[in-house]
Amino acid sequence: MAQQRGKTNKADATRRQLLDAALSVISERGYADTTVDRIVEVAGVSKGVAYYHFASKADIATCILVEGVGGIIDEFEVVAAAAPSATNALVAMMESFAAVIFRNADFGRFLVSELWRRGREWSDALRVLEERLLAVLRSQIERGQREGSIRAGVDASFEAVAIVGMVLTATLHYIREAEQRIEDGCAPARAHAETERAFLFHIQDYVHHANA
Amino acid sequence: MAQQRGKTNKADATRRQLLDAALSVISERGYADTTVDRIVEVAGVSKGVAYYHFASKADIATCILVEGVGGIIDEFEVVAAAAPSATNALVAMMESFAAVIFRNADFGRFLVSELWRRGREWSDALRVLEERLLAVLRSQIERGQREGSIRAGVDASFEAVAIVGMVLTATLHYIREAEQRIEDGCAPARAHAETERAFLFHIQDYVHHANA
Amino acid sequence: MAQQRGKTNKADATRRQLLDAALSVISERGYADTTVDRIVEVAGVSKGVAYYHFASKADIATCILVEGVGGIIDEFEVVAAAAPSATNALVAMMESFAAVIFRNADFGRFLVSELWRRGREWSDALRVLEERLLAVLRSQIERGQREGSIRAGVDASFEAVAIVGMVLTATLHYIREAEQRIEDGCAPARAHAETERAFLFHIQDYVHHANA
Amino acid sequence: MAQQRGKTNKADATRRQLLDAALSVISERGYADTTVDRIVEVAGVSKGVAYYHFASKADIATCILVEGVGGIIDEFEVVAAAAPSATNALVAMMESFAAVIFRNADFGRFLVSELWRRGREWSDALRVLEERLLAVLRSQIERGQREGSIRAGVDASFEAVAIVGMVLTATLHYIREAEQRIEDGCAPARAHAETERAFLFHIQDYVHHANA
DNA sequence: GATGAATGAGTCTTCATTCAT
DNA sequence: GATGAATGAAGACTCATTCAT
Repeated sequence: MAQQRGKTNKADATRRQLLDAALSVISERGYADTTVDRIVEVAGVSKGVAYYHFASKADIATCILVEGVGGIIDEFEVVAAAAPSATNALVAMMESFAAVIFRNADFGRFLVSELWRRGREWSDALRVLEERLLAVLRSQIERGQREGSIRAGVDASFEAVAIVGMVLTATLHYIREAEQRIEDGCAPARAHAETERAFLFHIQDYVHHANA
Repeated sequence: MAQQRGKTNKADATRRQLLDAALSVISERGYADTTVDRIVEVAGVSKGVAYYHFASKADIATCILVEGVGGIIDEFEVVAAAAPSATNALVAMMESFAAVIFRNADFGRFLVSELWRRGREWSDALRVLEERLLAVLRSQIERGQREGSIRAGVDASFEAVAIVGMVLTATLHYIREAEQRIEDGCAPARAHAETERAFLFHIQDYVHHANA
Repeated sequence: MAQQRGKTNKADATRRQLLDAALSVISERGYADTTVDRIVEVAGVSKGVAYYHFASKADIATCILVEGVGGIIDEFEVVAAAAPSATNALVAMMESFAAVIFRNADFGRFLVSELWRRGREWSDALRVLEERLLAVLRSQIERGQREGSIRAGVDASFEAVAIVGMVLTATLHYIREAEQRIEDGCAPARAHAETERAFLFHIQDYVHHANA
Repeated sequence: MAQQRGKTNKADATRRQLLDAALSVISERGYADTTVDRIVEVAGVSKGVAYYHFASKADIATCILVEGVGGIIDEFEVVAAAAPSATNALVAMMESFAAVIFRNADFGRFLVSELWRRGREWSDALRVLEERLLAVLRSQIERGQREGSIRAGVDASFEAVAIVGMVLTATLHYIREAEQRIEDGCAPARAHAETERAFLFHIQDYVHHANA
């Protein structure tokens, strides 16, 4: 994966532009249907720079995935370290996870579509990140069991995966419904925010009862 | 989508061969990286027949998805109609869903990667099927609330999506782990069946508590 | 290297057209400056067929080289087997070699430019062929030494290489001079044939004395 | 072609570094597959300086060829002027020619691959140099005929070309064999020097007899 | 003098689809 | 019904060259 070298701000800015453009284009039609031509068009740069900053189209996608999931993990770890209780930590992590997806549905869709794909250049990198993300969740669930807020019968390993699956799937579902409503003119654009609040309430309630 | 014509058994067999070959190839490298050349090679037929049985490459994929999800829905409806209680129905549906994925991980991976993609030829068809699948789940959850086995606080709409997300994600995760263990030689091939049993116990326990 | 399958005459004809077009284009500007676009344009076929019949641009070049040098070797072997004496065989081989180059200067130029290049896809194949060609020459020189027509002091290995180098270099030189004269209008087009005769006389005289 | 400006030693050193790097890279993969990026990387300078010292990539190659062949011609002329007899001169020139190639096989390979190529930027320059080189050889052969050491039947024009072809081809062949032996561990690195001595003996013997 | 980011035309290659046999 | 040769549009990637800093 292309490394960012702190050389110039200009170069970094170009790199960022390409990454942003790529994510938006990829989420629009998927990685395979995304052309480098389109990415550089959206980024407003020439095709050559794309290959000056990244080794390949796959390298761009890998950077997006790694930086994106890496950011989520970083926040998970910060949240976990700061939370007064495991329950608190889990709630905060789910909120933070959902917030990232809500704010960047493009990234969420890309992530889901790639999470189980095999044979991609980034498959290995992604699996490592996934494991790290699950590990943070697992450790908080186990902490909750030690603290007594989560019943012993829960399988930490299972719940970690289940939470990721629920949040990802349900968030994308809710986003699609909200987008549909806005598109149909049945709801104002702020419906998005309301959907997010309602969704967060549901999932926290669900996990709370499952753990009790 | 190409209709199956009951004409000959030969034709049906060829059609089935193509569909199976396509699914296996698609799950290996994704729809976009799958070539018609490769499909017919795996199916052991000439390229001409593929276009005799299907209108296009997308048509093949659509058939796989529609027939696959359609089968799941059909079973859901049968199970729901036969179940003595909502709780019973939900458990049976989750079991049946997971069983399909366990038995055909290729299909599961393809489904997940396409579920949220927009702009595909089959996107609309898939969304309709998804809605039908969710509707069956929702109706059983609501029945459970009427029967008193599911607490009123549960949002049926949310739980339906959450269950689909959990089952899909967790099943694929467990399958990958089992595959990894078998690959590494750390476990015998029957580890698959044991994994499935353990997984089913976890998810039923989890949903049971979340609903109680 | 793409294998020719005797399936259809049509397909074989297309393959041959591509090979001929490729040789003519390659000899015009060299392999690297030859585009597949230009080859198919000259061949009068679509770009797709080129890749249906050959694996790559390099594959086309390899076929030209292998078939071309292979043809020379075949003729060498026939000539060597039929010649009443080693001297006779050597003369006939030099004539046959020079004739191929005179008749197809394009091929000669391509061969010389690739003979010493390393790291090409066809480098290994070419080296094997070169060794076979040298072996035929060597065996006739050694036969001449046994027959007493070639002095013992001659190093067969060296002379084989020397003959190839002389014939190749001198032939191309003479061709260029003849082309130049025709281009300048200083000589009629038949100058080519006269040049070939004069050249053959010189080289045979030279080798004859060197061996005596 | 870029002129060397006696300005600074620094500039000259950079120029030389670029030329050496270019020759080594070109001989490795050919002119067309050589990138300016790779040249400056090997030379250890930035891309800007390359274009400060040379007008273009072709300019670099032209300089290598012109300076290389020019050096050979210069030495030929010095040798020819100093030699007591034509035979002496020819021997010395062949030795000097072979020595250059032995010491710089990269240059030899580049020269051979470009000698017959048409349409290159340096094609004309190269042809002029070739003609000058052949002229020196021819004049010594004719001198030998006047001195009586070379039989009248020899065609000076032909022998000049033949010698160039033989030396170039045979030298490169011997170098490759020596490199192969060293690579295979079948011979020590000094095998190179021995090969050169044996080769020189063979070619001088061959030409001597051809001329007698 | 020196740097390296940026350009964009040009190449090879792929592949869904068609159709003559 | 079946085959496989042919099509051509489209896409990833390269690289000589320029130029602002």
